[in-house]
Amino acid sequence: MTIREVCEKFDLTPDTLRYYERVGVIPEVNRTKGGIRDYSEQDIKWVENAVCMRSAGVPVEMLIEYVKLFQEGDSTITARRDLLMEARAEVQKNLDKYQATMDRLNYKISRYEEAVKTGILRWDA
Amino acid sequence: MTIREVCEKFDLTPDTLRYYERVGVIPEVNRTKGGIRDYSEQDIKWVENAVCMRSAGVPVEMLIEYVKLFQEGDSTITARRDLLMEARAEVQKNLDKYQATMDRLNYKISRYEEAVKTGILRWDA
DNA sequence: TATTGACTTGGAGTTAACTCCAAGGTGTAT
DNA sequence: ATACACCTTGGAGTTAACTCCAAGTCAATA
Repeated sequence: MTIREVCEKFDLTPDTLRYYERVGVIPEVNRTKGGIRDYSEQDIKWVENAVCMRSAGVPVEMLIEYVKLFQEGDSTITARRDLLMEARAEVQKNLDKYQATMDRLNYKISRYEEAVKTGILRWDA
Repeated sequence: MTIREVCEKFDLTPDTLRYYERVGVIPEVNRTKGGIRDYSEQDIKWVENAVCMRSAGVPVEMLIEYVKLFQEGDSTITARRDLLMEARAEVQKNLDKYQATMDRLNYKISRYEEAVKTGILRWDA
């Protein structure tokens, strides 16, 4: 699979994908004899994982650490689990914040819906 | 209430609070005759709102726009509702992504818990 | 084989949201 | 009245995560 195809699949730019590989968010991708990237199924799973984690704000630094540990083999299984648990705690914390903000937005919007009808907004901001 | 007290209440730095005021994330705060900020109850509600919205990734730019509309008075009620709905859609989208990432992390971690016990990680990354 | 469009690299530039700094003013305790 | 901690400003600096660029290579088409 070419870089372009992978980009379309995950809606990212070639620059981002090359950046991920350069810094180690994903392992190095195989090339054709000409030096052009040819993504394997495994490579694509790494990309999918990176995109998912990044979309929840897991820092690039943490993904790099995970890939590094992964490449060191089975002796790092515990370390990898710990890293994932750390990431999960962080994502959960943010999830809670997002939910709290949703609640606040829903409340405010309901007040505004009323105000749009009546022309009166009971003082709140 | 002094800037220090507000900072402690919301766990932010004076620099951040002054930055919020400078760019318009919150309206201008009253000062003592000496020029020192003295936060009112209303000011604190604005800060609380800003902190909540920012914690869910609502952009500073959007909060500035909201404050600006608010200061223009009741004629902007519809515009403010629309802005809030836009923010809500964005927060909901991210909430979904965060939930998807939680699911993935939970799955991966459960695989790792097993692997830590057995020493074997069924191929996945 | 010549053109054309996508690919490569290393490195510089951008953006959002802070974060820090220097120089100076304020205000409470000795 | 003098020290001392805390406040003020304008402006510069930092950080994470891309994003762009120039100069060159590769490969499918006419």
